[in-house]
Amino acid sequence: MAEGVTPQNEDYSRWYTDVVQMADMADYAPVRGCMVIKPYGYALWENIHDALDRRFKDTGHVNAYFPLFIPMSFFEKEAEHVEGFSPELAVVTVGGGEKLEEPLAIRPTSETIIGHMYSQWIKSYRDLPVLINQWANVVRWEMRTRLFLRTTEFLWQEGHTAHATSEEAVEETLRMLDVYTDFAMNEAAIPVIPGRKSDSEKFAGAINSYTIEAMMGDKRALQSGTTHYMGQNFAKAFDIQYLDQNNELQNCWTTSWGLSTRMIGAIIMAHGDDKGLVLPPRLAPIQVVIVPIYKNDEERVPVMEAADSRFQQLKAAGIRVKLDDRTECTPGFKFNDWEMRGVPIRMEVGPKDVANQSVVLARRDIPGRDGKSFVSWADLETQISELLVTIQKAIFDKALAFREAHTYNVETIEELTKAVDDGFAMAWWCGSRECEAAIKAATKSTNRCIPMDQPGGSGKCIHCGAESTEKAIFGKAY
RNA sequence: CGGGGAGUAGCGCAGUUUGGUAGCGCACCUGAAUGGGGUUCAGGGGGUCGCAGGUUCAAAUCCUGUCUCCCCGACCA
Repeated sequence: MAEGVTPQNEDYSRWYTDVVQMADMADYAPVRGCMVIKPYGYALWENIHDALDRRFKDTGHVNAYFPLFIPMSFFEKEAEHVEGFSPELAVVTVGGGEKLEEPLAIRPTSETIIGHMYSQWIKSYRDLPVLINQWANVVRWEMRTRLFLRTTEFLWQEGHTAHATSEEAVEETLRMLDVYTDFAMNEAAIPVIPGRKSDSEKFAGAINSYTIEAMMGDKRALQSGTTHYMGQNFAKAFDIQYLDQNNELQNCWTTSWGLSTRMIGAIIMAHGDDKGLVLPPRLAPIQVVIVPIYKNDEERVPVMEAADSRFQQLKAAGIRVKLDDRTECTPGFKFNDWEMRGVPIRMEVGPKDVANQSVVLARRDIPGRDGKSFVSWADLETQISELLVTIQKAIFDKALAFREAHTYNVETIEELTKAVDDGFAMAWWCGSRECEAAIKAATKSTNRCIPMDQPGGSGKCIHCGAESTEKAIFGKAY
């Protein structure tokens, strides 16, 4: 733990697990596939939570909470849903020492129980739309787990809405896709591709699923958030019905959408480097860390005084700042320590700086001298605020340039096979399951999505050659 | 779930082949010196070897079972 992480180009997977642990984000729990989210990782999640929650409320949603336990029979009401989720359910069969009459599933997602409640709450067109979100933990018994990316239990938010018309529900589904896109781009600084999932990749029980797909540092794809248009599938299965203006009974149209702690994995892999995390300023638990530098007590007093004043100055300006006053570590140690934790700006305050009434600022995203600047105390909060914005944009641009450099327009299966070894492949696709499956079998890559942003025109399906109007993105995914 | 690897101090490991009662580095504690890129020296604390059972005078070491983690595949947010 004393030295650095495994370099990315040596073993990306190990780099990832090293960073997660050494940056103090999470630790392994004594239960298979479960993790402990440590305070630093949780602080990042809280910022993700706040940034999303704000957006949900701005778009008219409210929060509520539904139970962890769901009667097993609920899963059997929607055919595709039960098929999709049964294999990964954790089920409680004993309570209080007694075998339960009906086993209880621990929620893998809450469409069923929320659908059940909606059927009781919704009576009239005047009750619609219902726009509820919940922040919760869910459990999916996955085969293989990875910290943040796929854990047995994870935290997320799941929005569940019910509408009077198909149009409204579709609109809601796309609106939330926009919300996720906006969040990913502007808060997490991850250039995501919003798109529609193919039939075989969509959510169990949905008519259409949408995703924001991101490219990680190893050029693999990560589905970072999803929204689903359920049509009337769940409304019919759970009797979510209302009386319209003509006193006629109608089924609702429902949606659901979720974004999980996986987003933390996305942030780590989209921006991180061999020195550790690189956090986007808008989400970083600590935006500026102050490292005081002194040789002896004589220097220590004025340096600490100046450092503390800077701390107060930034804090008053609403900047998330930390003063690293540990006496047992050398400055060099602290530099590496905070770089590992991805703090966007390091402020060095030493005797020379005190004499000049200035500080040294070092950017996490630009190593070495190039990322350093000298800033006077006077307008420090302004300079830092601007620098945080600059860094936010810089890491976004860097991630975008990386993705673009590793995205290929391909016209043959051979080209596609080659492309997915080095990123994303964009290809005309006829939309058939057969072609999708064939491509998957031939290239070991999957259809990530059909981007919302289409080039227009038409071309020949990369597999069957049929005239196609949409391009799809293929890649190797997490 | 299939294939491979591994569980010994907080972390990383040696010791296991040839059973004899546990060691190294880092971290931690104390002191001194140091301090603008992972300081140095000295002293010190901490484990009974993933867990359960078995063989034996004796088990980290041999046997059986079990749990967990990592890597690669099939499935998934």
